[in-house]
Amino acid sequence: MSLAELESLAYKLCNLSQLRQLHAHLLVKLSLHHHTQCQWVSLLISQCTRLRAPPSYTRLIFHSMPRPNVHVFTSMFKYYSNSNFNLGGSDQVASLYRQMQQRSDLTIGTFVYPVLIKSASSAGIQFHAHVRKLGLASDHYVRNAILAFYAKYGPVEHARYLFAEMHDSTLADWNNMIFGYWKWGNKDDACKLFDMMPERNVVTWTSMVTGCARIKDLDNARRYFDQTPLKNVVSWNAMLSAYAQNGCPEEALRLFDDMMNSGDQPNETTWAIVISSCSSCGDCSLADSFVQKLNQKQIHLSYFSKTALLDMYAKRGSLPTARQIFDELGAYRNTITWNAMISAYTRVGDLASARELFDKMPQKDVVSWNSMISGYAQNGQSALAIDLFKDMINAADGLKPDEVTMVSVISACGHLGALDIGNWVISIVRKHHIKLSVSGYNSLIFLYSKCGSMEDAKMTFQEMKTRDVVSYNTLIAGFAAHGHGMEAIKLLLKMKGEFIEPDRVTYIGILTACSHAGLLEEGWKVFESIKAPDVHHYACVVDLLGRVGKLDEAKEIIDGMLKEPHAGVYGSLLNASRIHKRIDLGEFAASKLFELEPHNSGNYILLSNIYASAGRWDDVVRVRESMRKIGVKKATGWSWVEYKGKMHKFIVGDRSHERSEDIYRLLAELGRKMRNAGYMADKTCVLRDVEEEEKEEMVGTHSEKLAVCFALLVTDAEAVIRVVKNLRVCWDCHTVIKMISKLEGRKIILRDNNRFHCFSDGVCSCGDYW
DNA sequence: CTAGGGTTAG
Repeated sequence: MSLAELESLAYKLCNLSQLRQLHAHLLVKLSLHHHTQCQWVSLLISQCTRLRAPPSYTRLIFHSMPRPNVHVFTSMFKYYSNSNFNLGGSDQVASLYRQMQQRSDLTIGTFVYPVLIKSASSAGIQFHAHVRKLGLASDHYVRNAILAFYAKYGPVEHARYLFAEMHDSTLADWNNMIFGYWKWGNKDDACKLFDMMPERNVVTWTSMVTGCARIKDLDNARRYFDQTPLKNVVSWNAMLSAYAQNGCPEEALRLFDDMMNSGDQPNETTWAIVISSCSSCGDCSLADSFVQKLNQKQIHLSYFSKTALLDMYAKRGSLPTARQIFDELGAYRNTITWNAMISAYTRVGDLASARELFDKMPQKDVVSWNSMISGYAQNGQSALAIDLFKDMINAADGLKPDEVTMVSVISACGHLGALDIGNWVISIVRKHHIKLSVSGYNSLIFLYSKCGSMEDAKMTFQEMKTRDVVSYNTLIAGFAAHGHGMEAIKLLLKMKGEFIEPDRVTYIGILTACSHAGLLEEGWKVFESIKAPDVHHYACVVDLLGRVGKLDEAKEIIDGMLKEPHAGVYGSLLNASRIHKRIDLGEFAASKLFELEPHNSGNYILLSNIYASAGRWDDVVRVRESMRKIGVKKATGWSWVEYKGKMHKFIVGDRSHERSEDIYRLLAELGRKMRNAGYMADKTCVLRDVEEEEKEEMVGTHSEKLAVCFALLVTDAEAVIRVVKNLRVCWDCHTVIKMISKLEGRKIILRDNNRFHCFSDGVCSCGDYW
């Protein structure tokens, strides 16, 4: 068989098993001339590149040659530079080059260097000095490869010097310069160069399209695309991805239709973009019809677009299908495939399966860590998210966290109220010079707000050059939790002044802030200005009216609602009924709530508290009885404090904490002190013994007392005690902590799931709350 | 022989 015959045969192969057959067939005949053998093996390796064969197989072919010539080496370099597998590329390329150098029978021609430079540069290996020493730097192709290296990996200034020195630059050099300027955010120079170019080709135009897309300038991207003479599939793909990556998947799909009518044939890249656009549109049927069409036309998707397909099934919740694709990919899986599967699991909350894959995967990149960390963070496992982040920092593979990591970890710290850990995380942001974007700053605002440092939250907000609606919403929610109503309203005015449109979350924050601050009129005005209030806004306004005692007005609002009220609305009314001792409305709200959420213990407790405050003890017993009958268990309350970078969690009845003995001793001592000081004004306001609480089935009620006692034991007198509780703080505990703050002269900040309580000298900042 | 497009995480 001649080489030409073999070539035409090889390029007809369309999958790996056909390649294997050909390989086996050739092995039989490998008794030929060494030169012919080399030609054959090079051909096979370039087929590996084309068919994206896994590295193990490609290396097998390479090693089947005893003394490969320069062409065989070169095809291996090409394989490495075109492959998307995680190959540990640097080691491979470097060792191949070393092997070549050691072979005295080889003459390394100049043509090897451009491809060598390209394949090594993705691993950060520079050949600039080396090829200069060899006297090759003046070769057009070598020179271009070096220019491309600096354009891609920076510093782009080096590319600029090289380019300026050239007196015979080629179109490829110009194109690389344009690419480099866009890549490093230098729009002006890119455009300047484009305008003065002696000639342009489709590559030039496509670079401009992609450059504009990078800065989200879709109009100009489209303009360059439309002006492109002689478009090809890459031009179309560039424009498609411009839409897809800037949140316009519908537009991408529209353009895809144009493409189908244009006569240009889509390729793998096109399918990947289109499939991912379908999944971001959330249009399952569209995606299904695509898959069907592909099957009809017998188009074989490569591992690359199969990852997009996997993700699409995962996003619509078809996890078994996604997993099937993942399993079928076998040796074709790369890091991105693994990452996609991991986030598929975290999305549905299956953290165990996600973690199993995470631990098993052969190579992790930043996205792998980020997927797992954010998976924990978004499924309420903040502590695990932080632990995994620590593992990431200490891991041997030396991966640097990026902004995405930081956003997840910082917000996890916020959820926990872990300010010390949060500050440590911020120090890492500085150490690695991680540039924060709007969402990075938003996460900082969230952290500070959740940790009670409103000054820092405000300062961060003011430092931001651009803010989005989330920035405002986060700070507003912070003010709301602290009861700073006017500050929240000022922010609403400010955001309107900056032409940022408030959304439903904004209004929930504002109404909550007004309600906590007792700003009835202001809140009511805001509520009336909401164009289409939803149930949450109604719940807020019922709370607003209810807290100031306008319960009948609140009831009227409920009766006038167009939509069916949800539990939150009645919950607000029930809580207000408790504050203002309105048994009639309390019973009404409770009856609705018992229908809507029969297993929410909070409603029963609130109702029984209403009866208790009216001295109707028979009814208290009746409510407790019905709880027992229905099988409603009081939700477990827990509290935690941060101490020396660790979270210390407390649940009443659990004595596993190492300082438990001391904590309970201090608790008893404080109880005695209070009784002696005569703080027994109310009989519900007793610092009860734990055993007694357990008997009364009050387990979990006062975990915050344990946390406060622990902090009293371990911190010095000046330190502010910060405690977080997962549920709402109950009334007698609130009173007790007020007393502790007076007796011990300590400042205590208690955050519950509703708001902040800042205790100092026997007074709480939310004085109007109870 | 170069140069432009692709899947995953907040």
